[in-house]
Amino acid sequence: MQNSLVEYLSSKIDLSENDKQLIADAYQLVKLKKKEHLFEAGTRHFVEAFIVQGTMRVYYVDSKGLEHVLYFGFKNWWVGDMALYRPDECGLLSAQALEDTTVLIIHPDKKEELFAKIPGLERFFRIIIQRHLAVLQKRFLLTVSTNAQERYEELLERSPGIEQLVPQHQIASYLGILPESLSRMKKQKLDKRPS
Amino acid sequence: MQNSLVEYLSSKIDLSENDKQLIADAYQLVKLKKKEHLFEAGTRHFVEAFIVQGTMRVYYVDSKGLEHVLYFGFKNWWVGDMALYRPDECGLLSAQALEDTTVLIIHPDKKEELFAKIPGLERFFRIIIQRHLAVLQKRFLLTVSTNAQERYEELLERSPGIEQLVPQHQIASYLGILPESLSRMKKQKLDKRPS
DNA sequence: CGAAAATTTGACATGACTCAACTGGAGTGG
DNA sequence: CCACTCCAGTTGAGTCATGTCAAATTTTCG
Repeated sequence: MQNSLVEYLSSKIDLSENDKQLIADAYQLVKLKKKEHLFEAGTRHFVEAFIVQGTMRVYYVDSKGLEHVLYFGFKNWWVGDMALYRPDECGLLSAQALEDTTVLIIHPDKKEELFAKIPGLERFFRIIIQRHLAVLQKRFLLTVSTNAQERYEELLERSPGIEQLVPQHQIASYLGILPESLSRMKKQKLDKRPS
Repeated sequence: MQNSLVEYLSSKIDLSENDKQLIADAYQLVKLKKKEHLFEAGTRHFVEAFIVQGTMRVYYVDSKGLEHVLYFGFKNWWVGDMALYRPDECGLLSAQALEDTTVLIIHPDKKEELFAKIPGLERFFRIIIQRHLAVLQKRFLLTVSTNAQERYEELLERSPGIEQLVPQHQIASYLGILPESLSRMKKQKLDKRPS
């Protein structure tokens, strides 16, 4: 269903019927089983995927082998290693489906073709990059200025329902703490709330 | 001296003599005394400055009033709040000169004019944004995956001589620790190195 | 049902913070 | 050019958030 991407883009920029057809033809549907990877660190993956249905995590594996979730991707979000600028670069990030997930992807060359035909699109993707930068900057500043408890509360506020979509140890990884610590934090919170 | 900017840009993209003149005319020289601010959080500052001479710090003040250095700016670097996308947004960041510093700035409208006249320039600035994203992403991943000691060593390796340019408590702030902690770390390192 | 994975709980360790005192060097004004 | 002040940096003792390791329990899923 490339339709959901076309709908999403239509709500952001003006598209003629012809534009819509071009976009629908250029993108390719990929179905990922739970735990399957869309891309992995160390490989050339110039992938920018639109999530039609499902949930993903984008994460980094450090030199000690520990995983750190950089962000989650939900329905109608983009996932990718936005830090890559050339199609032949190897990235540091991996992306894995947290449930059966359907995404739309495009070949870099094809994307260039689309840009040439639909100028508004290039502008839009530039804004997406900048929004990623803004989000990452906020995330970084929050991380260095608050403790895990505060970050947890901020996350719940910003993404209500996330606990139904993402297992707890992945949330812990996103918060930068161990699953044990998150478990204890939640318990403390409950103890403080004698209804 | 807009020359240093023109030289810098010439080394990155093709510029005709006319282009160079346009750029030199569009940018404006600003001299900052030590401790003076180029922009401050909460104000509309769509500033992207090129450092001709000197050193700056870009930092965030959290809700408890503590400062956190996001990055330093040295000669021939760009400083700004790259997360801003509209000229009328208020930013979270502030930028201060760590010594007497000279920068070149441009009005957003004038920048648009330049982009219209020199298409290669727009492409270049897009790459700058993306490079900022890449740098920030690495910084974030390093921050969540290593301790202060490792981050300190990484910094010294990546920016040799930084200790001559930036006072120690600012380096501590960049590393996400208190000055006392950095002082102790350095002592430990010395104690371990009986020449 | 049974194995594997996720979560919880406990006891203990540790890196970094807090607060406070002290030292030394840089800048300022007389 | 000295005396004074101020700020950066150092050092110390005690605390706290989070990590570590290990075991028990619950949930998930084939």
